[in-house]
Amino acid sequence: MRLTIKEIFELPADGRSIAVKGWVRTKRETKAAAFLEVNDGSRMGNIQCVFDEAAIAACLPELARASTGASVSVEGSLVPSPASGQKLEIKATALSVIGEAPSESYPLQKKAHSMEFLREIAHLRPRTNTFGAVARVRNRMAFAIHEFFQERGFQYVHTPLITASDCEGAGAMFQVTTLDLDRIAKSGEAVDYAKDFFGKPAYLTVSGQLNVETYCEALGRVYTFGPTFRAENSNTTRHLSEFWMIEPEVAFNDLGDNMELAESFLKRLVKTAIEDCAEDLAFFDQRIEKGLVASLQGVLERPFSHMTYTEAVAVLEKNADQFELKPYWGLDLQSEHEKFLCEKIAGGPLFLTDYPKEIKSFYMKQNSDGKTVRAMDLLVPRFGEIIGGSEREENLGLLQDRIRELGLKEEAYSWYLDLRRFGTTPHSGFGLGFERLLLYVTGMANIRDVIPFPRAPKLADF
RNA sequence: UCCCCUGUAGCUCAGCUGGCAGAGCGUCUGGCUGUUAACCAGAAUGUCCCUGGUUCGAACCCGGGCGGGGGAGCCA
Repeated sequence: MRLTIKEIFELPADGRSIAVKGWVRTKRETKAAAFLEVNDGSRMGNIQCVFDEAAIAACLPELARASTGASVSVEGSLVPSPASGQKLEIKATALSVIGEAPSESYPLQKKAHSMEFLREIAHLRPRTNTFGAVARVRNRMAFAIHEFFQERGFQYVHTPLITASDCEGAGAMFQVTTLDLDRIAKSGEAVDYAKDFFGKPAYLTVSGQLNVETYCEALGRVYTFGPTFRAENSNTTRHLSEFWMIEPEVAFNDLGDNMELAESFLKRLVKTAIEDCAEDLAFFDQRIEKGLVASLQGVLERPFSHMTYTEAVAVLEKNADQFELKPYWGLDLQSEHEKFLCEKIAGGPLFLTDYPKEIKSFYMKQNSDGKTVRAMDLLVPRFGEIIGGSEREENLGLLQDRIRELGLKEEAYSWYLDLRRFGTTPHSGFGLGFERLLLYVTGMANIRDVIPFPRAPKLADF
């Protein structure tokens, strides 16, 4: 198989004959030499193919067709580069254009394009430096997630994407049906879900957590990593309708263990990005978010801060004049509060714990104060909450009470309650939005730019 | 869902009080002894988002629609 540009850069520049295939990023021509920069996606950097006067003469018609975006094959010899900017280059002897990209119609030219414009050409944007780098980092992070858990004896569990229960009683869900909606609408009949595919209403999952807890209570250390769906009408730079989520769940872990796991997990991912995606991160640091690498390095250097919700509210109340919405105990913290706490007070990642039970999910373990639950959110500078988790309520009676208090249907949770009826254990877990991790690691500003084909309200193109 | 901003050349934008449509980048042509966000010179390029209205006259003002962006809420 042919070598990638990444592999070529690991070879000695000893004049060996070499062939490269990829897409033209830019071409510079003078009378005496032409420079064709080719990229094949294997790394950030291009390989420079140099045509001397003889080569220009030999390749003239092809050189003219090799415009930005064209796919090409270049043959030549691998030599040290006399100019700075690259350690080696290809002294080209032959060029063939495989597929033209006419400059009058090819949307990507050798200039900076806005993220908004690139979103409109999602099928071509991976050919840009930025989106190529995002794709490589995304790939490396996905793999690192599995590495981290597998090294620690976690089992990867595949939870269902289609569910007949509204798992957390939270979040609008996408309905899945094979009923003929047009026909039903025209007939005016009531919908009979007994006739639907599953014999009852079914939805796309908003979380694999409740399902993965069942395997946690059997295998001990488990995690999910898969797509998740939210039909919320959210139009922000931090939300997607379809996103990927990582949800570890560990039997016998308390909230402290849970935070330790989350901290070492996040640090490991950041470390891997710094070490294995150095070229891509350098690009993000230079072009997307100044100081990115230094701030990521800072994350590795010290322990994350901790604060209870009650302590946090006290701090916020002292600074109440800085906020649009005045903080008080019981308030679900706003973005402005979360950013203030981790940016101004903690100066880095911050765990907030022990939230009022009213603003958290029913399954979280209740504290003895009767007011708070063993919840934790990890807040990070730049966008606030990146991880949400908790110790789960393992006491059957307390969990049933909570379900009734919230007016949820106990029958719907019978299998979940069985986990507390039979061999219950303390256990804890959390959820990390994969795309939010990528925002954090790449410095990209909009979550729609860290997933290949974003899904959001009124957005399902490509 | 709410609030704000925005739609003009391929892209990013300027366009004053309503009076002949502009710049930078890209593209093209020419020049240049190795360039690398190349450089120098020249050229081409418009449904001013759509629709209705006001006006002698609308890119500009008003109504409606559609698209894009940011913030908030919901959360991961």
